[in-house]
Amino acid sequence: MKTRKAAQKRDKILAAAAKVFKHKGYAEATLNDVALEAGTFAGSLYYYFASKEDLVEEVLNLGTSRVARLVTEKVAALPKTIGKVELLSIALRTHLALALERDDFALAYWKIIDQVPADIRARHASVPRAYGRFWKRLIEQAQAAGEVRADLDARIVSLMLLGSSIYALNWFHESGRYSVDELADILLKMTFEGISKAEAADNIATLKTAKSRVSAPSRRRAD
Amino acid sequence: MKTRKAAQKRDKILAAAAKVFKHKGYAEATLNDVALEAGTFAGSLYYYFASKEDLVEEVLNLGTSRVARLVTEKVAALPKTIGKVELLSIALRTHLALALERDDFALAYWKIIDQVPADIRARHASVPRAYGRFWKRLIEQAQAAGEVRADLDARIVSLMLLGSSIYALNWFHESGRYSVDELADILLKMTFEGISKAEAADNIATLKTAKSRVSAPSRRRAD
DNA sequence: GTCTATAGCGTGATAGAC
DNA sequence: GTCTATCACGCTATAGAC
Repeated sequence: MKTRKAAQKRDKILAAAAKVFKHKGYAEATLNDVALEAGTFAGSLYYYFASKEDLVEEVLNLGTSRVARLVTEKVAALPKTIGKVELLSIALRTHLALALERDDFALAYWKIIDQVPADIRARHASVPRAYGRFWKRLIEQAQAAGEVRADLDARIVSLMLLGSSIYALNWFHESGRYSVDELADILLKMTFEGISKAEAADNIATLKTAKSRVSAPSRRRAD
Repeated sequence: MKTRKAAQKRDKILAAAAKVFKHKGYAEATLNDVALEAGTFAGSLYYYFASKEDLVEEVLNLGTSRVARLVTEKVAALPKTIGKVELLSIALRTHLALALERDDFALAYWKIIDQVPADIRARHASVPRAYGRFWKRLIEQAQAAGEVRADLDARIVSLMLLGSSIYALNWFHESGRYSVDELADILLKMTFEGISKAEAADNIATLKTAKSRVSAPSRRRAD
């Protein structure tokens, strides 16, 4: 009895914390805010969590592990015979869909991960790191299969891809023009095919010229 | 006399604030931290700034206006005859170089922009918005010139590109394998040419199949 | 113009009633 | 197990010495 109901309330507090952290950030969110959102009182939280730091740590864990787990499982469940490019596409689409579905825990994660005390962040780093390696491996395997060009560093490519998705959290809500799925279409086309017009592909030779034109950035501060 | 020296100290305080905000965030950074870094005392700051909010607002402005101004100027100074793709390349390379040069003000901006009170963020939004429009216009012009494919939404493309660059702030320091310029090379190749191996380009047809395989994301929370 | 003392407030956390 | 009262602390901001 006791454990069952207590666990429910614990979950309720965690959900409330995610919601509050999501739009106030870590420092600005008070335990009173969380308690009100959860329908209880600040002092009562201490029966379920030892400290604010413990609470936020659990929110962080829920925020990352879910996306990482679901994407990983999805990929693992695909038939072995599937093409590597198709596999990458599915993974990217799944990731984007999960990242943008506006889950309080995932959103809270991106809002506060850079705000929590350094030791918490360090202790929590393993999940995102493993997820990053998972993406790097997907790219490497596609390269090994000869389906993705091998002259680009797999780690950089994976980080650029994830970066685009993550930043989308900041602007996606502004525009009702595209669904998550349409957004994924654009990102996939852009990623695999590039943005150059095919006929103008020889223009790419000019990239080298472009490079030489950039001088070292001025160190002068804005005045 | 008075104004000259006072202005110098003001600048010193701003630089100190950028440095402190950069690695403590907004709420966690105290005026005492800033004062110590600037070689003065917390109370003294109030001779130069009316409040902590005023101080952070000026740091934010310095953080964005510099990158936006330098990239915009660089592009404006290019010969009119230059190809649109080359122009885009130069802009992207300049942006990346500035964003990653680890200027305290720019880094502080990305660290704290999501932490400051909403009214400050709203008041400060004009510079980033104008910069976003600038990028969208670059893409649109390249599309109009027939150098970039026109079937991708210019706004989305520009946001994806900026997203990759911004996220690079989070991981670029970890790896000494590439210089900023080499990173820009990879991003440019990826962006313009795509990551598919040319010979495997017909695999792109499978993207449609990939799409249909993704079921709606489960709403179940991690347990 | 710059520093010191301190007011005033809100926070995380605790102790103990019930 | 849950709520209430309260402590101790650190913060922004101010007032006034010099």
